[in-house]
Amino acid sequence: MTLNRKRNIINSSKRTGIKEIAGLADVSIGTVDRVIHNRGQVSKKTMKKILDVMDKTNYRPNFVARVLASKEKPRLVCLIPFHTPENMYWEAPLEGIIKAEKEIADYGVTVNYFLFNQYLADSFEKKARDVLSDNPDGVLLAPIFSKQASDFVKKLDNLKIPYVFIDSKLKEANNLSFFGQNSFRSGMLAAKLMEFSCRSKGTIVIVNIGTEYENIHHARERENGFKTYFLNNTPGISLHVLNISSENINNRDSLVEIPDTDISGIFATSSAHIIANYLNHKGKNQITLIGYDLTNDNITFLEKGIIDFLICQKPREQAFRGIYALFHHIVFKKQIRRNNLMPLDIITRENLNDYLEFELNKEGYYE
Amino acid sequence: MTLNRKRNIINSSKRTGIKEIAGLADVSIGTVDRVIHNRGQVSKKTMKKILDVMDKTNYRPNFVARVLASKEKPRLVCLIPFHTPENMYWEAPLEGIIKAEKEIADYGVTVNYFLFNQYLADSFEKKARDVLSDNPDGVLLAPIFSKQASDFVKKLDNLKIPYVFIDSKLKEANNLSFFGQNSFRSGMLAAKLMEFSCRSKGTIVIVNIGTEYENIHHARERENGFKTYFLNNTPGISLHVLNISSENINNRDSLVEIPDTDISGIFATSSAHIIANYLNHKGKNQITLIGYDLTNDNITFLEKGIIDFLICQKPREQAFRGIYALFHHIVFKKQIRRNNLMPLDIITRENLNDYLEFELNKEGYYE
DNA sequence: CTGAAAGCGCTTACAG
DNA sequence: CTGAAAGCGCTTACAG
Repeated sequence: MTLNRKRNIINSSKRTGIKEIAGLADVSIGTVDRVIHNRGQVSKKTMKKILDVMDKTNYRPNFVARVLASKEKPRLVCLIPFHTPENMYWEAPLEGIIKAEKEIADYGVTVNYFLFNQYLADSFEKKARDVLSDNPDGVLLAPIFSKQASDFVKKLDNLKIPYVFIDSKLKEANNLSFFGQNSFRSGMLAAKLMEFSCRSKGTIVIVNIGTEYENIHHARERENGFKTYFLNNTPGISLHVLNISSENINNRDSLVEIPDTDISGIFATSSAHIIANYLNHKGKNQITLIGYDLTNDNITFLEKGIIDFLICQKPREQAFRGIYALFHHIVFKKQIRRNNLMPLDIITRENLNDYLEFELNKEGYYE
Repeated sequence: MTLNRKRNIINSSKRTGIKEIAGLADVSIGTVDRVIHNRGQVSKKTMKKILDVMDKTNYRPNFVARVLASKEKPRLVCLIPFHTPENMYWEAPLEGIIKAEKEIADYGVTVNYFLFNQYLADSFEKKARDVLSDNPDGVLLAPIFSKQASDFVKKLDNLKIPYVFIDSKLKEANNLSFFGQNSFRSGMLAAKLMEFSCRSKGTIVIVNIGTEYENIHHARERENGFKTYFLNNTPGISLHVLNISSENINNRDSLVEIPDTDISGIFATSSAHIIANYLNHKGKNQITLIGYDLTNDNITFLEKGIIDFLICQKPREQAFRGIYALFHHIVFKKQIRRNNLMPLDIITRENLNDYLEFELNKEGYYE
């Protein structure tokens, strides 16, 4: 709490403030404030006068003073799935939100949590209603159920409540911003890694697990990207697609459809750990396995060398940045970039630790 | 500039402020301020009384008010190499610093730039002297010349000026923080990619270019990591090391030391584009080439498919976070994590665009 | 439509 | 050693 040394005190480059504007325009600061915030109740004439002065002096509001003086305490909400022991994916976004919340608490911003069941559209609908009756100033949501989400954001539009998508987005929406991944391109990336590993021989299997319930869109796009890469590149390799429904995920025999000896690589569009577990039991460690997401299950098999590559979409950061986008928009009136595709990170046993250390750092984003 | 709807106004969860503390301790706010900042001139007795109250009420200072009221305008400086058309690497950290500077300008923080010639220790020494006479509140530096940097930071220690390292660090220093990469592990990662690509056949060449001048430490560590991986893993592959001095980098024949037909992969510990250029001319596109850093030259050959993988250390982010660490430490008195190793990102033709879009975004870090 | 005044939670001289 | 007062650049009632 103590300053170790005298600090530099500069008064020179003083920016023009509301008071200077008022002086130059020969009005009171109250009137200046009215035009800054477009509150009306100002005659056209004085309005113009003030705008001219602001223009000439290149006025920039002091946001620190704004925050301190303002009685407004923006309330944000998030509407995302809750995680379960079976599917931990959504824990990461939640952590990102909590971290952001802590950092912006100093600015009077609070965050409320509305978590729904990712397998039940009804659950989403109910929580969406709860959000509306909570009357928030901004919403972060994962629009997993397109139709229901679409109805919901229309209501937000009417109420002029800004909202940000994470994970996926809706086509026709007026969302402030979107933080997600390019699933198609990630499929191409996986294909490249696979090509390198297999070198034009054998069969490569694309496995979709439980896509009748979850991840439908992402999995499809990943598969498409993967196929497209091989169409353009390596004609020597044969691709097989295997769809395994959620009910059968514990049935290890579902993989045996493909002749054992031929398989040189497997691309799991989700739940790679299930495939890894199978390969591990069968002792097939030489098969290249590429999957998605740094879940604990996946990490275990990555460390064991059963999974070779995991592609990560930074779910923690998606949510963190989503909250910050709302914060910057509402409190600082900053311009927000609409589409934000996270870089596709490739994780291997070798860079896993650096990645976890950095990404999971709970101490705060910058420290 | 206009609010589209009425905002939530909450007065309930009012945090205790300096005024409440003063009331409860039966002193003036001035005295409270003295103990908060340990300015002395307070009797032991009242000091204890105030500390007790702060403890009980769990007092947390309001940093927004602090910034507004304070006359202190922290001045940061950076001491890093300047970039040249021949070596653009250091442009990225500079961009990161500039971006951070813009974001924290609202808090009265300014940044001064002291750029030195990365090949001349004298240049570093001179600029370091300039930094000292500028009397900054915090320093961000790349301690490229160990001895000179060591002398310099000792002076900073004496002056109690906090400093942060980027790119590399000094062993014995009292730096506030460090943002860099794990070069050894990045070498291992490169080796894994190489192993996947070459599948136990042929010769792999490790090429060090111009390491008598620059990057000595990083290049050495990268090489060590690379070799270590192969020691532990694939005995079937033979490794060759090729050191090319800067004078010979335009002499394409320097590569011919290794029999042509044997080479299945090349690992360039720096300046991969030079190797790529050579391979391109010779039409040897089937050789796997792995290098470092997203410089424009490298990117060109990555897009062409001559370079297969680039490992990136996020130089922009290193510098950006370094400045933020100083800012948070000085202005908000936040706890700063000392060692920050950036994740090792693997860039290919497939994920290059997403990466560049995100990383190079000049609009601000979060938007 | 406009202005004067109080206040946001701190810091900073200044007076005693 | 301690307190009272002014001020940071805004916002917010309130009065006219």
